[in-house]
Amino acid sequence: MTEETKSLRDIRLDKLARLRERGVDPYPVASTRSHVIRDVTTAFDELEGKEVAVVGRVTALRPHGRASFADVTDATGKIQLYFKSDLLGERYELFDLLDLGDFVGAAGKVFKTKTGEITIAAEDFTLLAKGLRTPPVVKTEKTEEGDVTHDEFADPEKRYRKRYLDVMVNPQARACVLTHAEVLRAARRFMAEQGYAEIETPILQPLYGGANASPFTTRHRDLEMDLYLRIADELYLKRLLVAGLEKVYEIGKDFRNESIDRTHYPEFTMLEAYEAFGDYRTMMALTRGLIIAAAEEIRGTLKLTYQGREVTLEPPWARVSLVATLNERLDVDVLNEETQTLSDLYVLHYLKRYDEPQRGNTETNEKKAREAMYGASRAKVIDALFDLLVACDIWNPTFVVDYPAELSPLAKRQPDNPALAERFELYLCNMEIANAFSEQNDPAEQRKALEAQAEAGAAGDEEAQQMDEDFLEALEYGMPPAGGLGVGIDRLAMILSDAPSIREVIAFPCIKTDIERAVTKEVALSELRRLYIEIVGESIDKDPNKKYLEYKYVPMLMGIVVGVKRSTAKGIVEYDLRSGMVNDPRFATRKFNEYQNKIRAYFGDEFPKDKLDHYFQEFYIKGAEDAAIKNSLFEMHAELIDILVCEEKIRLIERITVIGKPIRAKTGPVFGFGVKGAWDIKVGKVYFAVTTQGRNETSFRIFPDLKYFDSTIKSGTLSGLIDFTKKSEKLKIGLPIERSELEDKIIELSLIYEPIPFPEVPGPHSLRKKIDSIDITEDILALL
RNA sequence: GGGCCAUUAGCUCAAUUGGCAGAGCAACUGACUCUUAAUCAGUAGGUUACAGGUUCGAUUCCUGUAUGGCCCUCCA
Repeated sequence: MTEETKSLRDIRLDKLARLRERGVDPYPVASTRSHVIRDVTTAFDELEGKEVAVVGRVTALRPHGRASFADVTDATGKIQLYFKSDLLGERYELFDLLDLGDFVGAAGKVFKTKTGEITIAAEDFTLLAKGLRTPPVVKTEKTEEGDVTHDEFADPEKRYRKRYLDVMVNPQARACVLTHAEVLRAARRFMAEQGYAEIETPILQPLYGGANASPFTTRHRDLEMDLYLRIADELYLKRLLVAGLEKVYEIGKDFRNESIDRTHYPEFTMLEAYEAFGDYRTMMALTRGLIIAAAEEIRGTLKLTYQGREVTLEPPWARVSLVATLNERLDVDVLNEETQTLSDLYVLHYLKRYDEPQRGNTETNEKKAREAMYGASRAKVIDALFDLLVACDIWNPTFVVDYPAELSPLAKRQPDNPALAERFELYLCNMEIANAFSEQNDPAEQRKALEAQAEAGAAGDEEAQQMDEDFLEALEYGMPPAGGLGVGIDRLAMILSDAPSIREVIAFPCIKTDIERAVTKEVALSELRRLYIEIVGESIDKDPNKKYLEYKYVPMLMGIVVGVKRSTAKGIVEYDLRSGMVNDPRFATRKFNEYQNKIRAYFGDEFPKDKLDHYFQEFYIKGAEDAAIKNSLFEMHAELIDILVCEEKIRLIERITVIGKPIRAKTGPVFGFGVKGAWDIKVGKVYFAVTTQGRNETSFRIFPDLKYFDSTIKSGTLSGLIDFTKKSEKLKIGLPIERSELEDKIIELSLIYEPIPFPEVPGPHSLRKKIDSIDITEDILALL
């Protein structure tokens, strides 16, 4: 929190206290409202001169001595209040204690001002909720050319981070969130009218299926099993068709562990519907009916504008054949052409489309395009070609049919062309909105298709579908022929609210949290020793009103732990070298000689003596100057050794970052630090140990994904291991600490990086058990 | 995974070839009984995201990091 917001908030806290002194309850339980604001403005002719009571938030204040104006806004609209000392008497003084953002209730007669503004002359007004923070001030100027907005709350990061402010002050943001709700309502109403039953199927699933995507995984503690967050509802809804239900649907969140962009979000809302005795043509009619019903209900028209471009939903909707369109565009027979030729065509057209350097079309991207295509199956290349050449230019609603069967393992094949699936995707405004099949109900065919997926998975396709024996068994009891449909609700909401990004229609889009936003410092290769941060305490610096948290590094290194410093906020210093305590400088000097020998033993005589001397001089002298703080010659020695060993041993590591300064937290008194390595490590492992002592608990987390290490310890050491055998990872460790707790905290963090391959890739569960049994001390000693 | 851009007061934005970090709104004090981006006078508000480098001197130039945005890739 900055000083600025503090003082603004303090001013408001003062006002709060003054209100209480006057006997005003700033947070009363009840409020009186006779009209919502829109009803007052629309029915002005009837209400003029009559008394009304409205409630809302103060969105503008215009004081004029002993008569003042305020704008009050509720969910329906905005109205002006007129406060006049003649009418209010003593209560007029309370106007001075009002701030932007407060909720108030006001009662009085409706009238029009000289300038024609519909206004309520307050004869009574009540504070309903005092705001302690100033909302962003956005003003709208009425001009001849229309309204001009000033000081718009527009920074995308701030908008997403504080979405409640965004929705508070930006009408467009509010509209997007509400449109999403209206789409849900319209969809439910429409599906109910069609006779569909809304079912809730599991979100936590032992196997994921129904789409090709990477899942999120989680763990059920008591069952001791890994579970997946669903990527689709499909396989469970189809089981209900087996059960004899005929029209089922579900609206729910699906989760796909993939990147975020304008049209993709890892947690998104999907409507899936299955109708027994239907097929994908049935689903076409259903899709069109659903979307038209939603548009008519929400927008009242089928002629829309999306991102400045007109789009019409009026039937008939176009239908294009994927294969035929490509054949025509490319002048080949895609289903029989050599895959290599198709790949070449892809790269050719890719370069054609993205030939401007501004669009990030670098040589590497070209290479990647080539590599991706040259390894891919014909079906995938066909699909990529279609996306590149056709799909991304479709604007008005268009059903795309004739998908390669290979891309649709859960769909039936076309009877007269088994290479193609009974499937469509609906494209609208360059987006894929819906996907539907005639569902595969032949257990043998389904098994074959899933086996092919399993093979692809085994060959490294991370998005291949899993073999679901239970689903196949269910199919063997007989599933009626059926049509199935999936509709992206968020994307539909985008189009209906003219939102440029899917995140606009999601109420609270994900954004990195504060603890991970800790101020960071990069440590150069030569500074790798500094991997341990000590909180020294608060200091007063120049300005007595400002406090800074002081911290300093304790010598550590990657590869070998030289010494671990233990220190409290009071400044007690001692060293534990795993070989005894050191607190005597003379002893430290002796220790240094020992380490010197050790270095020579380690590196042989190749290690240049002048380099050693240089480091020694530099750090000795620096250390002497800085002695009052560092208070230990030995520390210099430790740093020296760190450098010597690090530079030689840690060549594999490109760089490492230490996170260590107090967060400039705007949300609360949190201190965080962590260590983050941006290492290009393909194999290897990192040991870590965190020790805390103190009265209060310390919650402790390792980022990004190592949930097994997310725990709370009161006192003691938690150690573990992170392996980098699967892929290069970033390591972050965060310790959120309340500022008030700093005084009694002792925290140590040790890290050792060992760049050797892991013998096996243990599953998450076995990894956890392994970690429990690790004795980190032995590993440290082994390295020494 | 890659490219480009951005980050300065609570909000929106300035700052000349590298030379004292500024304005409007919001806040505070004062004036004002029909204003509406109210107005007028004054006051206060900054580790220029973070770290390092170059320089007599860095918001400005260089390097790195963080966060965010757009695009490519991926997400069939």
